[in-house]
Amino acid sequence: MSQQSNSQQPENHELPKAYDPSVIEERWAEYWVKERLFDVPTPESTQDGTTKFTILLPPPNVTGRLHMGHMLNQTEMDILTRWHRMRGETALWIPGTDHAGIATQMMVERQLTSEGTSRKELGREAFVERVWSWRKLYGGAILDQMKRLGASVDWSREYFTMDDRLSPAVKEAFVRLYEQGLIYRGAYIVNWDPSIQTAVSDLEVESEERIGKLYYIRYPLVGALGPFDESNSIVIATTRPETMLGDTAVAVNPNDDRYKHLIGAMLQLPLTHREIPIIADDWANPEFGTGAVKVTPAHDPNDFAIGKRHNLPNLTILDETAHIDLPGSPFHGKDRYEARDLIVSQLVGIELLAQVKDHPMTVPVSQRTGAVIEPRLSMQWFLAVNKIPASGGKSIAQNAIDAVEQDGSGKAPITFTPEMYKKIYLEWMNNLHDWCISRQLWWGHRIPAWYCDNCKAISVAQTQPARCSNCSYNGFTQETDVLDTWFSSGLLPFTTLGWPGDQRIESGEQGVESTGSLLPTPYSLPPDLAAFYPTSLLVTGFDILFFWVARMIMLGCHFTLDVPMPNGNKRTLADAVPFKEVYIHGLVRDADRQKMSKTKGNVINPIDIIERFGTDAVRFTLASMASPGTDIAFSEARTEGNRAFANKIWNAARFLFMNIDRAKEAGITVNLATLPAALHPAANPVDHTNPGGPTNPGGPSFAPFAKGGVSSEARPSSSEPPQQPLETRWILTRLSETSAAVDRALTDYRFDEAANTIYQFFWGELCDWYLEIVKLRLNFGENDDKQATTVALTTLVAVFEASLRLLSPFMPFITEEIWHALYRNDTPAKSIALTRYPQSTDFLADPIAESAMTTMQDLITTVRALRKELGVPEKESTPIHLHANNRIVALTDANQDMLSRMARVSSIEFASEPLSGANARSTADFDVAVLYERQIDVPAERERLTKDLAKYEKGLEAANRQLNNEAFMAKAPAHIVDGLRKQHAETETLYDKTKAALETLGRE
RNA sequence: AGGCGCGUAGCUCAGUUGGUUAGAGCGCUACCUUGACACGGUAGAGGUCAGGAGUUCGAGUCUCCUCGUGCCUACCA
Repeated sequence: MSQQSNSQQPENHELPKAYDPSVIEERWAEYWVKERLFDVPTPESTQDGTTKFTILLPPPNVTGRLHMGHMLNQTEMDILTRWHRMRGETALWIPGTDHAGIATQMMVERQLTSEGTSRKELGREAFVERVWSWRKLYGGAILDQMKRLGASVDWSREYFTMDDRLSPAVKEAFVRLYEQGLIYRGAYIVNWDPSIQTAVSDLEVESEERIGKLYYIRYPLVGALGPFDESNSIVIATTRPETMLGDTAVAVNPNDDRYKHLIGAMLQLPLTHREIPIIADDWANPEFGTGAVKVTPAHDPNDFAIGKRHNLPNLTILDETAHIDLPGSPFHGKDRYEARDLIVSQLVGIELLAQVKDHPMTVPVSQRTGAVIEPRLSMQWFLAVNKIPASGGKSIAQNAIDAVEQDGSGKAPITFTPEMYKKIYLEWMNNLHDWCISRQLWWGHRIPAWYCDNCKAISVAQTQPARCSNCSYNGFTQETDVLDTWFSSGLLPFTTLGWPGDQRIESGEQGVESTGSLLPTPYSLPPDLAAFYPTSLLVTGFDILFFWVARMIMLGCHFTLDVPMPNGNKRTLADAVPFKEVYIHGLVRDADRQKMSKTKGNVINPIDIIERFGTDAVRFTLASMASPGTDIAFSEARTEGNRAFANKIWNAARFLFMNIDRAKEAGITVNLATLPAALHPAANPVDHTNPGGPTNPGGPSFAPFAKGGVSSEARPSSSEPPQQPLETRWILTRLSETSAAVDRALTDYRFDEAANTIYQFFWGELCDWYLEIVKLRLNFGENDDKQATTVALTTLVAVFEASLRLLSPFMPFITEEIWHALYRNDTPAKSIALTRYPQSTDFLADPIAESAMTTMQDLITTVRALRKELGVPEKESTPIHLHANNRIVALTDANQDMLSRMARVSSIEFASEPLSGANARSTADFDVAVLYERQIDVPAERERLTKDLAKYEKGLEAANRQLNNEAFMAKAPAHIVDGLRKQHAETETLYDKTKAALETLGRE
């Protein structure tokens, strides 16, 4: 296979001395997009044998700019997608943007205002045209930012919620729901945003705590003359006096003795010429205010309900912009607050304002515009989520509830992580109200309903009908309302995959009623839907759990339950759910745990942070702090630390390349094709093209990794592979264990554990130990053993290369850069992202080597500490004495070179007697003394030993307490008791040794 | 008014069904410019796990209470 020209790669191994993300990241971001590396073709067959990992990007608003929340969300999705892809799965990540009705319309309207014109001046058609051209110019900004993050999405499948593919699907969904009797139109009280003049759903309303006023207003009985008191008037309490103009009754509780005698009487509504009745209704709470409540059915949802119960007229007194709409009245045309002041002052004038009190209250506010919501009676379209379809099937809501409850097998079709969100979801689902889906906007999916110009009958269909089914007239006017943006986003998991397909039913087609299905027969399943639905996972924030996640579950279950499975079988709920798992992440807050907000001025722009620290460092920071269920306090200090980590990786690579180059000069070349064998010399050649690895030889291949296979000269000639040095056997074991731990962590969405595990491995083990020790084996002199150097260098490169692959989902840029530099122009794949993810079985694990290495590390660390205490100059080597068992003596003897290099030991003398004294230290395994003349700081040493002694004493006491406790011995499991015994013995040894050391110190 | 979280080192956070002497990063102290790396190395200091009671052989982990703190849901005029 011919590789890309890679003109951007340097010809040699020279990496710049300092790591500078800005020069590498944009280059690779472009490369990934340009080479279409993450595009997934629609499989020829759903039986292509690969596991599918499908994930839908929560579409950012087309008006949006990338914020830290997006970055966290996308980093997590990218890590998972890259991980699944490298494990050999078909990983499909679908990107797109949302048309965002209100936000986009507002933005363009603001533009028009600044140009001195307006939406209404332009007219609907021209305005919509204008929004489209805005979108064409700026709508891609957020996706461009996403490219900068390295998101490995399939750009060939990019969607827009109003594009030509999705719009017909949205209409189709609406038509079907209408035909199923689940969408209805009616006049109800809705949340009205007077600023942008549309209805919004309950979810789009936030409540704000405010100190308002409670006005007590006296309504006189009809015919009564002042002065007024309890006998000839009634006092009501209200926070909104202006709405009294729309009152059509006053309600009292039927059991309220104060007012029983007044029920049925008529009141003269002040400031108007209207008379209204006093009615009895349970809703009136005798405890609140005066116990009498004014009833304004057209401007309050509770009052609307009362009005219905008592057949009261609905009197609308406010227009769409919340101005009084009562032609002829002195208040006509006044803004609601202006009217309130005016009405209050007039009531004072006629002495009907009894009292005004401060009153803490919650005010409903529009989430988008911040305007105070006006409950308003208006004609709207609703989705009846709780309604049981006539066919006898389940309601939309019930399907959505079943989808997350456990089925017979004990596993729910959809699982939530963290689990807690399932409860929150269910609580909401169980208290669902009908969803107001119409918006009085111009930007959005226009509702596919037509009103006959003759008889006003409604037709709902994809396209305008030819004739009215009621009166056969051929003139229609289309509904002017558009759909709630969330209606179309709620369909995305299947509309992006091709639902409903080419074939569509005609309204009223035969067979519909009989099967309960709205699909035509035969139905040709769209190939993407067959291959990728249901998707695997949804990653999102809590804030859109109800807005989006719940709606997708409802609509996904509803619309795909009658879509046959690829094999023709009937689909069950488990296959109708839009995704199998939901992972909810936290909020990204600032370093002080404050919510980021424009008003606080603490918003962190991801692009700024990326420019300062590099995408890889920011990604790694977010991942390493992303513990499920908790918010992230974004820390610059930590990002700095992770940039340092990237720099560390960079320099480790430079070390590697320096040695490869030196080796080349000495006539040694590393055969890169033999790397897999270096990682697992005992096994058959590891085929990197096989994601299943040695344990799964039947697995599919997906990347040309080991092009040449393992060359014969790399294989050990004898049947026994030569014993590798201790540090090699150890690092391979650690690599194996690290790979297993990372896989485990990612399976559980423990991004923090995965990131920290890799960090610890790469820095704390690979760099701090392996790289330092391996320097001993890299000898390029005339008389040095070239074969040994070749093996060591090949192993080093193999371990490092595997580590890069392990790290690459987290830090895709730097790993890509170094990986390409390593192979120069001959990479085995177009990207490290297309290679195999390291699996624990890829590496020869050797537990004996691991524990031996731990002993060596203990010894080295102890000697280093002693040297420091004794004041040995860094560069000076010193002899040591060692007292230990035979195993450790043999181990130390065999690894003298390691000891010499890592702890500057000039020679070792093995002592048969225990060692103590100021220049000695003990662990449970050994005593070691450093021979050095200089006197140590006796008081400091005594203090340290005394502290240690106290610690051991405490440990012994605790252990003894348990070991002498019969109940513990009887009930505790064996491994706990054994562990405690062992620990007790070790502590006892340490205690004795420390005590001896203290005594020796006392004599000196 | 209901519901859900959180409180662990100076700071930001891990701590998986209760199990041996509670971890990380940053910061701090001391020494080291050693041929990958000062965005570095080495060795250290630092915690009565908010407080109290209980269950248990055993509690940071489970239960209850108190204090502090954050969020969500709700039609109280």
